[in-house]
Amino acid sequence: MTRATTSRPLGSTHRRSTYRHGDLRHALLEAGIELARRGGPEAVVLREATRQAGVVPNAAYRHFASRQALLHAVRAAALSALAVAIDTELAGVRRRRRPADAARASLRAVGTAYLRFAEAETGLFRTAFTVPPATPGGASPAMAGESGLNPFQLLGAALDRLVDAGVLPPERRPGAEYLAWSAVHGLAMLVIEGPLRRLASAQKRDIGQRLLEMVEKGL
Amino acid sequence: MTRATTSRPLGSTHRRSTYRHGDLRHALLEAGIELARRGGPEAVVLREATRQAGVVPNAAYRHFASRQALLHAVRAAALSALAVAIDTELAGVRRRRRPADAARASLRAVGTAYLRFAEAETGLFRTAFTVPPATPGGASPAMAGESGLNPFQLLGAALDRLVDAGVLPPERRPGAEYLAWSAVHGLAMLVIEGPLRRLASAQKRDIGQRLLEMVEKGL
DNA sequence: TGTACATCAGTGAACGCGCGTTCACTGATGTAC
DNA sequence: TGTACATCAGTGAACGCGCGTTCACTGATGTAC
Repeated sequence: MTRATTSRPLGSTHRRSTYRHGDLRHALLEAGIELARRGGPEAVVLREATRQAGVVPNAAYRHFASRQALLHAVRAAALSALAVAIDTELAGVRRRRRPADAARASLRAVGTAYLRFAEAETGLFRTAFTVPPATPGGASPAMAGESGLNPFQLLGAALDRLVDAGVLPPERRPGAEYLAWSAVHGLAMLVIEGPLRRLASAQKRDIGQRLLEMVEKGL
Repeated sequence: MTRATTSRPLGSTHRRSTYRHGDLRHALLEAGIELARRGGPEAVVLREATRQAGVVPNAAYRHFASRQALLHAVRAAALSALAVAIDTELAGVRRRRRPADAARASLRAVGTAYLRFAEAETGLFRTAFTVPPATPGGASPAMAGESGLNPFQLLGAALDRLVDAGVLPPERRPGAEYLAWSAVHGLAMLVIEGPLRRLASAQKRDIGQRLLEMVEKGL
């Protein structure tokens, strides 16, 4: 994808010396992601992305059919970033002797990573989970992380381990993603842009852990 | 508040015969609420509100200092509507013999009303819980329903009953609002504008009930 | 009871803004001969 | 190895849009005498 015919930093605001950009699509996507990072989905503005890429506004249309198309690509990248964050957290879980403990640790890791990502990358998080009104174009596949699984699938895998370890009764397994996800997602929302936003971050972590406990017990 | 010096329907799009409007503030607020109802917070547009009130755009500034001020008023109304919905649900809970059952029913009523409101009044729900970026002006008091309590306080009261009935250990009480709220709020978000939005509404209700069970057990 | 006057709600016109998007173009690149 | 040419990425200029907001105004109302 990266052509790198010149040594010029791609995606920067610096003036080009060449007429061709080289990798404008990539630069626009990168700029869009940066805009989403600070400011969320509504900050993903076509003209601003082209400005940051050092290119005239309509140049974007060689690579994206519309602002919506760019936003879609940014959303996919945001979901992918979340998946990577969860992957990383899972990889860092230390080994346990008992499978039940290991399974519980996995589920907890998924939740923890989700909450941490929501707080550290609020803009991307909001972008990942904001759906355009009227939902045109149909469902887009949620993008995966290093493991090849998307956030939802990673959660599902953790729940499967819980069943395998005998912690979660199999008859409770179907739909359990929705319950766990709801709890964690709700806390994330309340913490990043809701009434819990003013809490000290230690307090937020604390509530996060209690919430995960509740899910574990309540499932 | 309602002057009603004429028989003209207030807040309608119909042409006025009088120079004075009569109750423009009220009409603008009503229009703003209607805009929020369909379309959420970003649909609360000053010019559109004045249009619906049958008045020139800048007339709004006699009653609201800015678009933000109108949006604030609309948000307060949305929160109040949610509180009323919860109040109503609580009032409809049928009597139980055992206090423990009564307390559990209360908590469940709060959650059910919350979820139902989120689905039936998506626009208002989103408006109630969307906070303007950078949060200017400080915290606004969450508006109350008929009982004089806001949604958060209603939840707190239900949890208190749970403690009084001996269902919830007192040491688990502090912060329990956050946990319960997170779970229900998260499901609401996933259902109204998230990945669960395409589920059949029976299925949504089902998951809602299972979620409330999880909260009850997990708290 | 009638008249002068202050008040202030709503008018009319206009502003600057940044946005997404379209059009006809230009000039660098890669390919065919 | 050199030249003609097609391709198509990025340019330049412009559009219409609806928005929030400001200004000086006008005319209905309520109040003081």
